[in-house]
Amino acid sequence: MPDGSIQKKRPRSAGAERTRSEIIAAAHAEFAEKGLDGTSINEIVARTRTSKPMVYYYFHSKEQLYAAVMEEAYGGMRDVERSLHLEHLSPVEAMRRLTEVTFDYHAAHPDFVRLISIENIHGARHIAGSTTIAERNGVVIEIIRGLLERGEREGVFRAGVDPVDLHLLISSLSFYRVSNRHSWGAIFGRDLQARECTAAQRRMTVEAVERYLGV
Amino acid sequence: MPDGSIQKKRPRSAGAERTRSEIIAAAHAEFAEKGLDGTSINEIVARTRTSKPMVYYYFHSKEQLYAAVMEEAYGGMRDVERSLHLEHLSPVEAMRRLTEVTFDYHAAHPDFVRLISIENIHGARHIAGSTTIAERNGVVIEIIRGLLERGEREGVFRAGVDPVDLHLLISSLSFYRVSNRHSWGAIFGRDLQARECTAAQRRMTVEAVERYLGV
DNA sequence: GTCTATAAATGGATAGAC
DNA sequence: GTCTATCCATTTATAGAC
Repeated sequence: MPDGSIQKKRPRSAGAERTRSEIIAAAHAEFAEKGLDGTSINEIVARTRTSKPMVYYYFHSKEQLYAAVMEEAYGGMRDVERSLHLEHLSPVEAMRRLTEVTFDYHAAHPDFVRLISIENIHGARHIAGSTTIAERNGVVIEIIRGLLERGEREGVFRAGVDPVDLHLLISSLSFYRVSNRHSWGAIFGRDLQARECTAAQRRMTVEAVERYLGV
Repeated sequence: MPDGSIQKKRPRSAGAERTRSEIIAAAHAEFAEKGLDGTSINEIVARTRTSKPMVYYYFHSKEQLYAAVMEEAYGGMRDVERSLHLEHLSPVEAMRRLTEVTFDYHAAHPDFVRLISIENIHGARHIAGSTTIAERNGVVIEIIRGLLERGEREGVFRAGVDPVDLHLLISSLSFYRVSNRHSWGAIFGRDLQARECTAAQRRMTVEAVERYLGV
């Protein structure tokens, strides 16, 4: 059970830093593949050049290692958003770009999607105390809010759309097709990761968003 | 590792049948709460009036018990669909009804959603061999296909919409808000299960579908 | 069909040397 | 900071009596 504040022990030497990040990388891969309970520390260290006590030296417990992995995993899309620069685009173009980037990020990072699925199975209790994760997502909402206001003022978006609801719309369509691709494959025999399938759903997602915002 | 065909040992006596279904019910609750690896057989039998060897007597292994739970879990919505009777409704009304029923079923059955999330973490390998699950979902697609054709003929739906894609749209919006409600609560402080929130998203889902199908 | 008791293996976590 | 060796609790699965 994590205590809210995520451990941030910073090793001094470069070799130590490498050891720490090597553990994180191995844990990221293992947890994403087999879940929190499905993964043993033994399997994680087997992917590294180090040994079991080092995991406990840096992370104190399996759950705190998992929490560290979650924090690192959420970092990726934060970088993507920083490089967006939607200000000089029209609201419609900017919204489309944001939708496509969100869709593409999920499609390209199934591990990220799996980790979030796993975290939700566990009641999201490992990310509950992370302020950096909350901040990262707060930024997206503000971006959307700004676009909605601009578009409404220009008469291209209808009024009264809630930014969080719209973010939910975009996220649902980007996330579900990745998180549930295995059951869909088993049930419909359709590979949601196939190139044509992904392209069609990308168009559908953009179109659903644009039509939802249409005046 | 399940072998594809799911075990269907039928006990003879009524008491035996009760034992079997009692195990399934307990396993359903435990697996939904803690996942496949997070649940021990001990915890399952603690919820029943029977003992551990009975689990192995009826289901042979933990994974086959889990597969039996999955098959049972998918059964619920099949019953809902049988009671729909969309034939005498207009395409628009019928599509709205189907969307609302799908949305409501997910909202009312978070355990069902969790089990599917868990199953996807495990590559959906426990439902891969189940023909009943595949059939149940094939029915939905045919219903949607029929509605799309009818609506297109009547000029109220545009042409060229793929039934499976539309089912993905409806499922995404119904599923994600339940499956990911914990991370959303932690990040946005918004309780997606709250009554007003659910009502707003239900309206959004219906509206997104209608606008997506609009001519 | 149902139970008690237990085998056999695994996994989280740590002691203690270097 | 890093490793070897090990402790101890837990867990899947089964043997064998009734």
